[in-house]
Amino acid sequence: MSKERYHHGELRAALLDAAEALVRERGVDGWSLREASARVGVAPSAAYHHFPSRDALVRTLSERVIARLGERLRRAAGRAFGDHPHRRLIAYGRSYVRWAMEDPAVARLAFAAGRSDPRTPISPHPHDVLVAELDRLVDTGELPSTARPGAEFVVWAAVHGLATLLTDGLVELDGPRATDREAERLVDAVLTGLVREQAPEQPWPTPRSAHSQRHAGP
Amino acid sequence: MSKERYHHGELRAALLDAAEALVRERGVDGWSLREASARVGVAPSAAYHHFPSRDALVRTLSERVIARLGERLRRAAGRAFGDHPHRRLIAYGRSYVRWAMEDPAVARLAFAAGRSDPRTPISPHPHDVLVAELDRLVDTGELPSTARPGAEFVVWAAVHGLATLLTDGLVELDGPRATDREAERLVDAVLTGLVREQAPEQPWPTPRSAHSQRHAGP
DNA sequence: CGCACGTCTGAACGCTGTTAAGATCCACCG
DNA sequence: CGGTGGATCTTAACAGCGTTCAGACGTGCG
Repeated sequence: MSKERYHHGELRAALLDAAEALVRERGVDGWSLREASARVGVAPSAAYHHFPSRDALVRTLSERVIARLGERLRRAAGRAFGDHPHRRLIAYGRSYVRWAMEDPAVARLAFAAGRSDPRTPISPHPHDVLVAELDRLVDTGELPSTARPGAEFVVWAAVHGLATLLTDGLVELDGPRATDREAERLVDAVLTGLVREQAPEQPWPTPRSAHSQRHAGP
Repeated sequence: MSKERYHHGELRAALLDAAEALVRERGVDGWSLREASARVGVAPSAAYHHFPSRDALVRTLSERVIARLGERLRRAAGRAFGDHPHRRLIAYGRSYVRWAMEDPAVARLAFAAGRSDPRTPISPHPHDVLVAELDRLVDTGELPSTARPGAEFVVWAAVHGLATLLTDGLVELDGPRATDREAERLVDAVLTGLVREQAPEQPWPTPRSAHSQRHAGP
């Protein structure tokens, strides 16, 4: 029993756990450092021997959560039916959005906490997992290599955007079934769009000066 | 001169202005209600005659900002070259992302503040503007009506996601030029994908049981 | 065995959001 | 025109917050 000892021994990890539980229960900012300390059975000031500030604790927690998401996404892609690159990417997107919905407060924390020191790399970062998946698509020739540069921004934006809209309550879907469907549709649409990006046949009836990026206003 | 008067007269609006300025200067949470009050030249408790709590003030501010965004998006779509529905939607997306980048802290506030009373409708809400634009696309036959239901989630997710990644510092693009380009590419990809959604010719070499949504794992 | 260092405590600081009671000004009614 | 009610703002106070600092406590190394 590690309780009741003067030296806690694993206070750092315990504080992170308590903070995560509090975020889950009361939202990103609905708790105090004193509260987390009390839950662990320790004086408020004890935390400062492990984190320079409350914000630092939150950032560390955020990194932990993001890394967990990265692992989850990698596993989800790996389990995709038929191990087909396209399917793998769909699974990535579905899993990303599901993760956000299963624990909205923690998901909000993960990315809203303002990146900490970028020299402490997060591994595996969801972004890197996505990059690997897109590279697979190029390898099999399903994604033209001309459309590859920056494609991760497009896909990540789409998936992350849906997750954000859902966790922030701006959009409501009924149940994980509908959530899955929408996520899959989204990834599918984005992918299709990327593949057809510079297709010769233009899907849109455009005015004459089609290729000039001209537009009104500053 | 409205200063120095005991009755401020427009304290409510002045507080909102001060709060917005503070958000711009120091971030979503880098300021206090007392600070905003002081800036307006008023005692801290005075704010409570106009807002039930600090959170309520922030939510009200958020609504004001979202409505301004809605107007901006509508104007941007209206200014689109040739008034073509496809171009209009591109302009919508570009303007949305630009708005976020021009004032990242305020943009974060807008959507991160947790919706207030939904009975106080925001007009024009960016979502509604988007819906109108998509309906235009259906009207001209550019978007099949079968792909229309829920399409606003897909497009909104994509655009909002890019804006979020940028304002949260998860992705960095160099300059508004690159931002515009990425935003346009994103909307273009999503639209193309939506249009081709149920195209008979499958872009992906899929295993036989293509249409069954079966996938491994819970 | 002793001692130094990492770990935690206790008390205190200034600041926060919020509340209660009282001062002040304005608009309206007689 | 005089007075009064109610909205508006002030002053004072509260508990709780993040953070700091001096000191008590254990542990492990010499």
